[in-house]
Amino acid sequence: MRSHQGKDHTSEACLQSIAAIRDTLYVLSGKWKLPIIVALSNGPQRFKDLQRSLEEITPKILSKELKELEMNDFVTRTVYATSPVTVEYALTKYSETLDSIIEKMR
Amino acid sequence: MRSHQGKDHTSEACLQSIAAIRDTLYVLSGKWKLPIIVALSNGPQRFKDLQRSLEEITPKILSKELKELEMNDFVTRTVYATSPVTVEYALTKYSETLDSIIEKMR
DNA sequence: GATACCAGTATCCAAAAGGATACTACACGC
DNA sequence: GCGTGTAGTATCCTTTTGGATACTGGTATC
Repeated sequence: MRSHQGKDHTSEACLQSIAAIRDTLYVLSGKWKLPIIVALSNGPQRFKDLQRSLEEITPKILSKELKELEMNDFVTRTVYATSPVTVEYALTKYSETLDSIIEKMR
Repeated sequence: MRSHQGKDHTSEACLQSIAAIRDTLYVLSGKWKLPIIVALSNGPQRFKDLQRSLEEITPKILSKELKELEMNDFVTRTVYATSPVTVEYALTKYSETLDSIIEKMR
């Protein structure tokens, strides 16, 4: 194979590209993923804090979205054994790869 | 966004950013929008050609997606008064703004 | 006149996404 | 033991999305 840049339109290369793009899209799509990422971009937050930042999100959905973001390595979940246990969610370093994409979209 | 931490977070600016991002996401999301754009990136195609390129897409869905892409100024629809009328779909110049985003995702 | 191609539309249906509401389980203060 | 706060889960429901199947109306071909 030749260079992977630009318009090397072998069908395998194309299919791979589409798969990669679809993966990225999958992570960003949905009503809440981006707002969550934005909310966390100001620093780590706990579950209840996020719920308050994103008014109107129900705990069930917040929970689901956070799990997915965690599985995709965009956020970390840390449990602290404080008085009432607190759980902190934070963006990972890997999530910074989204920044340039998000900036382009703006 | 993360680049201007702390100070620059007027809520209006943030909301605008999110709106812009959501619009972009809206255009790209869904199962077929990207494949259609990729298919058209090799040159204009007619309805039936697209249907064959994107095996398994039903005409109803292809029709709907094309309408949305047209409304968002990413494709043009041109009707030719040939023997059996042919309709050609092509990417617009504006759609090139997606290229850098798509490349980033890859 | 039957068949086939083109560009769709119409009707009905299944799966996925999103959400409202209520609940659990634990700890603290009073 | 009652109310408050934490981090969720469970159940049910609505909306959105995607799709299967069949059909229309036009032209051309056999």
